[in-house]
Amino acid sequence: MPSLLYFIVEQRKQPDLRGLPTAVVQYNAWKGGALIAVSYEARKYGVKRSMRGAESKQVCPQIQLVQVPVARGKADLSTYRNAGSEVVSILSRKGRCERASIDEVYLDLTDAAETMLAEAPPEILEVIDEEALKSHVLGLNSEDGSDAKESVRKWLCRNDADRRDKLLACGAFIVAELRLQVLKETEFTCSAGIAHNKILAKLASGMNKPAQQTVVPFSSVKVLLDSLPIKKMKQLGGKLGDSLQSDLGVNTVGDLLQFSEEKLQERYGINTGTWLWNIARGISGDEVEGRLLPKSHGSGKTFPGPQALKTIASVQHWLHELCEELSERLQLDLDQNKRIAHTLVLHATAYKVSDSDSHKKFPSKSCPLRYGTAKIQEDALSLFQAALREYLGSYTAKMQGSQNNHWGITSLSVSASKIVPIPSGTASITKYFHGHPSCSSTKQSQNNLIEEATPVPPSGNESYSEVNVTKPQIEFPGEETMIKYAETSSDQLEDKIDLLNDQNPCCSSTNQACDEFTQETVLVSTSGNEHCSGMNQSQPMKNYSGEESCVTLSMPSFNRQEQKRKAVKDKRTCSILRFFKNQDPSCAPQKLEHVENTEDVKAPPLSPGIQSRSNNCLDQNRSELPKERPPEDAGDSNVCGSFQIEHRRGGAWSYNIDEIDPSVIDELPPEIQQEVRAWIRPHKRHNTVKRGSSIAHYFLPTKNT
DNA sequence: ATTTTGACGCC
DNA sequence: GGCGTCAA
Repeated sequence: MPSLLYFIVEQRKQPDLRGLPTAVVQYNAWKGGALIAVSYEARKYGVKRSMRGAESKQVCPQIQLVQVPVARGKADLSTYRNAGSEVVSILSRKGRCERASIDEVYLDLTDAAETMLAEAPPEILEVIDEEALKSHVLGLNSEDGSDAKESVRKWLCRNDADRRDKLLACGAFIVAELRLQVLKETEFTCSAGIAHNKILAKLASGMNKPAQQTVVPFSSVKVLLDSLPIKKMKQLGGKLGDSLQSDLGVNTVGDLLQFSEEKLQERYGINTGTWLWNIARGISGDEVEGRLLPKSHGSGKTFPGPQALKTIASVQHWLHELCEELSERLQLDLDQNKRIAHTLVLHATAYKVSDSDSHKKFPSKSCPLRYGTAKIQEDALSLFQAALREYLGSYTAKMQGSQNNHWGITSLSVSASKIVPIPSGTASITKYFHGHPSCSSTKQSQNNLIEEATPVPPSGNESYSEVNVTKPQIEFPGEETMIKYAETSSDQLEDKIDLLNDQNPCCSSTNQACDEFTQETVLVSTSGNEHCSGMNQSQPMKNYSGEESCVTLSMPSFNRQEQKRKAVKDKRTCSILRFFKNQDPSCAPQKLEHVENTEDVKAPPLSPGIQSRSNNCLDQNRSELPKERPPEDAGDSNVCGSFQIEHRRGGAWSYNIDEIDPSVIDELPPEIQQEVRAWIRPHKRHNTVKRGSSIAHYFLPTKNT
């Protein structure tokens, strides 16, 4: 909603706007356009994002309205996307980075924080970063008259602090530096949250805006959540949050603590139930993903009220525009990132002024994506026509070419998904293109190859079910050496590939002890300029505020040294062979050793029999928690079939995956380490077993509607 | 007539 | 694959 990114981009483009009440509007023909970003100055006048341009003029006559660029008759958000990319490229320098939206980023800074703690911990710093001192530290009680910065400095540099908090302090320094880098290189500001997992970091990032950062020490989590309105938590702002309030009387996150995991699962399903139970305790196993690029591209437009499209010709016209934009973006992605999209999806909404089933949803349709603007346009139109026929059902018969009184299209969108990197191993595709005499440009040659290699979907009225059977096949003639694309070697792509290959060692552990798997998460989100905040007198002159990037820095505090130490200590039992072949419980020293810590931490949604580390836990909640999962929860009832490791009691190869010492993984052959880590990472449970089944009844909590 | 994106879960 | 939810 409050995407100040749009605003700060316009402000950078037009520096005269600085300090003035400003809003970014989309279109302006109807009541002055829709506001999609409002500066803090304008907010003071009561200008809200839901207003129309004309309305904002009423409450704030001097407001500056800046228009979103228009291309092909529709809003063109590319400048904002690009601005987001600028920021991502900076924020991704210090750790795993997940682009969560156009203006939000999560970072896992665990490694960087651990390195800093080992090599240059805050307590030995001679000069303390001024920006870090401006951090807000939740729960830090600065008595009256005390200097806020001084108490922050003390907190950041405490050398008797919990290790987890020390990591957070390091995170705060790193994030402060990153935010300064962003400011310096882009002129954008951002705000950030620094905590042990994504959900807490996200929460914190919104607490002090704009252009500030907020740290959530481990010890302040419970206090923070206890009184936090439930709907403030990410994912609970909608219907689920409503249901918690009205059905369970849960108004704060703390209220959730009264409900057992089973009760929550009963009501909301096995995955959501467990997720809620964990969230109540500030626990989240959600990993920072390591993805700098979007997973899909889309282009859409609404046609509200009288603008509704009533002829196939007008639909075709707009599909052409939308597909042209989509195609352009796909080509850019291909050139810059060497990625190919495989599926084209068409969405529309429509009204039908007819009889009975006038409420039927306009179905969405998909088909294999063929590159080339004309092909995308053609396929999108075919998809639309297939969907329209289905929508109209038997009612169809009549006119499809000219005006009709039966239906109107109120929104259209086309999107491209299943985007995958071009195989880069042998880079034969590059060689092929550059070696091909007819190829005048990289772009053209890529295009050719893809077009030739992708099956042509039917263009007529036939069903698309057949189309979907055929998968595009792209062949890569030749093997051997790679020849670089002339100008297109993309840092981002290389980063991505690195990230894909990167294994976070912490992910691999099944160890769930709080002490060992605390995560530190930092959330940076761009925000406010000097005029808005009024809090930081020493703000730099040029600075544009937005909710630019929500940087979550998540840091499992289980450092490698610690892992190694344990590995050595447990040498006797941590050989993989001993572990797998021996049923003696002493094979699971980690579990025994840390039972105190583990008992109260429930895993995020998991496969049966698999427990994962949690990203943090709250000691203070221990007494409220069940002492042990009931045996049936131990998970030998395996609903999730894809797992090869199972808990089989009594078998010669019986073992419980929760008992695997994480350090064991390191002893495996390198080529299978990654696979094993994937097995033991947290997994969602499938909710697919039919309710009526007696098996399901036996193994799964019954859902009371 | 709060637009235009985008991610993800469920079946 | 298609639909629904949630969010920026």
